[in-house]
Amino acid sequence: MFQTIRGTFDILPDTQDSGSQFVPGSANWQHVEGRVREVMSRFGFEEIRTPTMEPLKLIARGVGQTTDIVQKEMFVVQRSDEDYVLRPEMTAPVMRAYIQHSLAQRGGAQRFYYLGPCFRAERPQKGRFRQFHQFGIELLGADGPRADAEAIACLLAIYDSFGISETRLRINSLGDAETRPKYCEALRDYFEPFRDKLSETSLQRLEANPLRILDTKSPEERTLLTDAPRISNYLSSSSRTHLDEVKEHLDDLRIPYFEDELLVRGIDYYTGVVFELESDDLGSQSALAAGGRYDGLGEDVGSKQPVPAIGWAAGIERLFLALQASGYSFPERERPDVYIVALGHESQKWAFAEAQRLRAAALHVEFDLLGRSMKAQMKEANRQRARVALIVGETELASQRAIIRDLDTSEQKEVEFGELINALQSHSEHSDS
RNA sequence: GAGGCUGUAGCUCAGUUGGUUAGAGCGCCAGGUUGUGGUCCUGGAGGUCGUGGGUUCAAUCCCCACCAGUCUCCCCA
Repeated sequence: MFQTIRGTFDILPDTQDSGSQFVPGSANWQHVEGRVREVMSRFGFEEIRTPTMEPLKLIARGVGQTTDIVQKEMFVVQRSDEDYVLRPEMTAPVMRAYIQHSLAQRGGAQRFYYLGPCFRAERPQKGRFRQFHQFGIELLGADGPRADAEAIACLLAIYDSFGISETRLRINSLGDAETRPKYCEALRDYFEPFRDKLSETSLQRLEANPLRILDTKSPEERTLLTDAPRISNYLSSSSRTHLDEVKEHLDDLRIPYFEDELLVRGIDYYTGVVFELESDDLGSQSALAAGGRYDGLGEDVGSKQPVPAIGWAAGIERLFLALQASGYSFPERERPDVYIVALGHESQKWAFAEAQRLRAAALHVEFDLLGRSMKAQMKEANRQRARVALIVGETELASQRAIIRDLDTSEQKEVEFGELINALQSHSEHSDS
């Protein structure tokens, strides 16, 4: 039997909650995606859709040659002309599109949002799949701290709209081109005497990107970190001011945050302000969303002009886990307005034609395709949670009057064929309230 | 990439201290007389007991490998 490949899953009409695996049903995905889009639109972000595959080179250059993503966690498609990659994230692709289509020419700062699948070639874990789904925003062309605060405000507004308030916003600044080399040098100087205490990965990072050492979780290394140089002592005055102003804006918006000087990111393109939104009830996968400023990315991937940029990305699977933890109740499945129960061949023909008429009048109509017994049809109507059963047999055909049975109250009445649309529409509106 | 746990019907699980036809609940299908669902009763379908090897007279049960899921480490988009 064929099955979904490792780390991927089918989204079925019904939620799969088998204890070992939890995959929300398609209606829940639509609900979540719809809400997310709605909030992002309210902030003025417009959707941008890019291909699922991109040139390997774009990702390598954008995300960074030394990152884990590029070094070992991508799905690569080899073709004779060029290597492609299933996109591991969407920031570099969006930047590519921005440059390719000269979107700066639309004028002013550009606000984009995206939502769709991304891929990682890692071993799957809870809330971490090989095909996963992300949404996020990219705010391009605005370099001021207000843009940073605006991006963060949008992020929190989304989680607020789902009633998820048990979150922690951590924020830091990685500084600018002036700051970075100095601080990296200071870190190297600091760690050099402790070489023998560092793990293999940390030693590699010491060469490639010492900032990443701050990310370590090893308790031994963490104790070293307490005396490590702080980035706040190395920030250029403009970086310092920028961060302070972002914080000031967050204060104005009453958005709580924690300044965390150990917060760094695994992607090379970040510069300046970075942040992460995490939740306590997500187990080992605590991050809901992460982002920051990446003012250098545009030029890294070929822009002739600098592109000031701020953005974040969030995982939909993680959002679902948070919703589950918070006991979020999803809207119930839409009820059919009418289930037509037809008895006999002539009635079936009538029902089939009538269903199309009722649907054209915007009613949600279902009926039996299997020629089953009346009892089976009634059961089906009940299972679908139809509001009413519209019953038609020989008698009704003869009298041109159908039976409308309310499946909630069990009351039923006869209605002339010509009046059905009116009767059913008013019934449907009535039950909605 | 490393380690732990798990894998029996569509779902949740029981079971065989290795031995002829593997069970339950829910779900599904059909009945409970002539055209009425949600409750109830009866019956039925559905499993090569994750896959492949091995040990054995005999394996779903023991051993190994693989696959998948899950948790932890690693890491994080």
